Amino acid sequence: MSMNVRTLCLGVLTAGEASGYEIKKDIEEGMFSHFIDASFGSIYPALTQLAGEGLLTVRAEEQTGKPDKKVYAITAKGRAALAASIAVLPARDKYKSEFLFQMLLQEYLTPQMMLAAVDKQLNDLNGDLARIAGCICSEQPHKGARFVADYGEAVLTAAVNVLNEKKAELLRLTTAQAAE
Amino acid sequence: MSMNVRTLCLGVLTAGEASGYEIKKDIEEGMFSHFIDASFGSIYPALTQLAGEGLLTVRAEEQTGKPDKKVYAITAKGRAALAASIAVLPARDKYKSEFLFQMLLQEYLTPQMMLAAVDKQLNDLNGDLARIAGCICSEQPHKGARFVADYGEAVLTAAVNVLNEKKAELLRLTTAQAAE
DNA sequence: TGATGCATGTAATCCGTTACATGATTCA
DNA sequence: TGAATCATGTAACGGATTACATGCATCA
Repeated sequence: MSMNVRTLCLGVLTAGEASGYEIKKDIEEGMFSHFIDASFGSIYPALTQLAGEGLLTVRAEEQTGKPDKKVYAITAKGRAALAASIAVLPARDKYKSEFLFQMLLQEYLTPQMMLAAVDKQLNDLNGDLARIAGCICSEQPHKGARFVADYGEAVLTAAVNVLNEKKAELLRLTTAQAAE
Repeated sequence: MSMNVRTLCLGVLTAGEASGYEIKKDIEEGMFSHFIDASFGSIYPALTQLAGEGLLTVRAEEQTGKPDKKVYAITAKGRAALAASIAVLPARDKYKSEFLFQMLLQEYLTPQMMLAAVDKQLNDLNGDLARIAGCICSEQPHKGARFVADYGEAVLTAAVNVLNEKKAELLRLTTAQAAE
């Protein structure tokens, strides 16, 4: 499966028609957010392309007080293409973490910087958790939303728990060091 | 912090001198493996560049029965550059998962494909866990190895647990459906 | 004899991000 | 008045992957 922006757009549009702008918001705030990224620079060209291939339909919607928008909807052909795209064993998850890189090389970091990094990570994780909780409350058109939410919640919660332990340990060490 | 291949190479080399080939192996099999990726096509040019800037030293090592190798070691200047690189709040973790994408869109997947995907994921996760366990047993030059290993283990274990639950649920449903 | 591991490197290509361009409306 | 939200799009640029090129040793 080539999980590129094309496939992503098709996937988002299975939940209902949307404009490029709304798709971006969906990716940032919705269920997709914690395992995918995409910018306008890739979404808009992808939509134009998909519509040209008949996988999407376009409709211009005039709005008062706001710019017009192009509302895209997935076609039968588009659904078929999506199904074909995901009918393959998924590629291995890709996880990139500057945070863990820093933690591994903590001898090159001051205790303050390390603490700041841990706090930031904790903040990010809690933000993700809140987002998932929010998604699951709102109407979810996807059958798999429960699956993804449970998976995400479990993983993020585990991360928060270890981090809190590590942070406490760190604080004990640094205060002990400061008392010397 | 720009966690590019340059910084990554510097980081790996703090554990001791190594050739490009060995760095790649380290990234694949060592502590770095579960939160970073890099290919030869990016490692070799990066090493040449870093050596040119005086952040690394090179030494050609002749080997019998094997091709010669270029052994790189980090310099004081290199350590300083590394420290400078990581002396910034880390960027948000990036996580891409075709697996979760498929699970979210499970209505476009057959139960068999879904089960296959779950099994593959479970396999990948268990592989990662085994790798972490292996790393921690072998001599670890990094202070932060414990931190990273604990974090990784917690997260991966949580993922395995949810997945096993989900899989059991899935099997119940599919066998019930088959019995109809 | 054919795959796999060791070992290095380059060029083509891809896929995406960032920055730029444009413009109205609303809220502080 | 300045920032933020809504809205679409393009062009430049970057960073890495993939594929290719080379070659010897070992193991099945």
